[in-house]
Amino acid sequence: MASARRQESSYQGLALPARARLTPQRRAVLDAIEASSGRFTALELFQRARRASPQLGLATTYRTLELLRRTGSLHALSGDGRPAYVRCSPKHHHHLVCLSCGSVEDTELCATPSQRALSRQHGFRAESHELEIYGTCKRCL
Amino acid sequence: MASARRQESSYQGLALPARARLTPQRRAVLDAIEASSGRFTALELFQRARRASPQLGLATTYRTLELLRRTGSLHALSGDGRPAYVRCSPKHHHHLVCLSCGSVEDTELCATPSQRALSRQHGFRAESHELEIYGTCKRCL
DNA sequence: CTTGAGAGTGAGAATCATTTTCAGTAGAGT
DNA sequence: ACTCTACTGAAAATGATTCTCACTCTCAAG
Repeated sequence: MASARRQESSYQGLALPARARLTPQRRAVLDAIEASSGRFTALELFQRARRASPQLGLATTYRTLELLRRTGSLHALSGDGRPAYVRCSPKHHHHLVCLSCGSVEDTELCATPSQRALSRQHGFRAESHELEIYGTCKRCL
Repeated sequence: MASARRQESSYQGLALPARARLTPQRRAVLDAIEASSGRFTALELFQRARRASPQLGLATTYRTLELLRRTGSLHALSGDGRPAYVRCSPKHHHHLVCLSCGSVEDTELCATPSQRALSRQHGFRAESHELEIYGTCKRCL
């Protein structure tokens, strides 16, 4: 069989866009994400990845984060003012943010106002939505 | 009757915290918000407010935005990467963000996964939530 | 092999939004 | 008048992120 058009590549369960190469630097960043739990900042990730790949640059870390964000493997949080990232599944999902420990968990639970109500009350046509639920996680309860 | 403990002061429908003075500079910022529609950045607001109060400083604009945010008269948006503010009512509400013109509208329509489901599936106790709905507004349709 | 195109790179400069610092001002309560 | 304290503008500082640049790497074609 002839090889098909190039697809997304995947490593550590994280997807890179088609045509993007899995270089040693990116591998280091992806490993660092794999080793992280919950939310992390770009700088934390950079410092961690740099242990495995000491010549790694901060710009490359940001470039890699952006690639992952585009494939939906990563979500950028900014609700609380402090920027951070969390790994997430590319499927439709929302976030449970723990106010006590700051951890973020994905949930497939979902609810939105009906299109009917949006249309009638606002003349608005919805295409997508994001929901963040704040509270206390299992571990902190 | 003796005067009660000092309350929130309000101007242009925007509330300042108790103990905060309504100075000419703040009044200029509040007027500028009143004259704005939809979302605006801190810098845009500063420039507009400065027309009425030319000696106004940028720091004061930020300080005023922060006060309003604390009373719930203002909401800081950051979902799309670009920081911006929208005026909003202190009541519980969510946002309809138009992908075409960028306008933001409040809605009282609301829906979330049930506490029962959150608890059963994640052991999570919800306290609050934020919902942003993206789509097309009445004017752009 | 060359070679050429384009993706990828690190370092550091540049940008952008925001916050802090500081020395001085303005008002409300005495 | 006096004294708190909130408030102020200007400028410096900060923090996160993006951009620029000159260079390298990979890979497929000749």
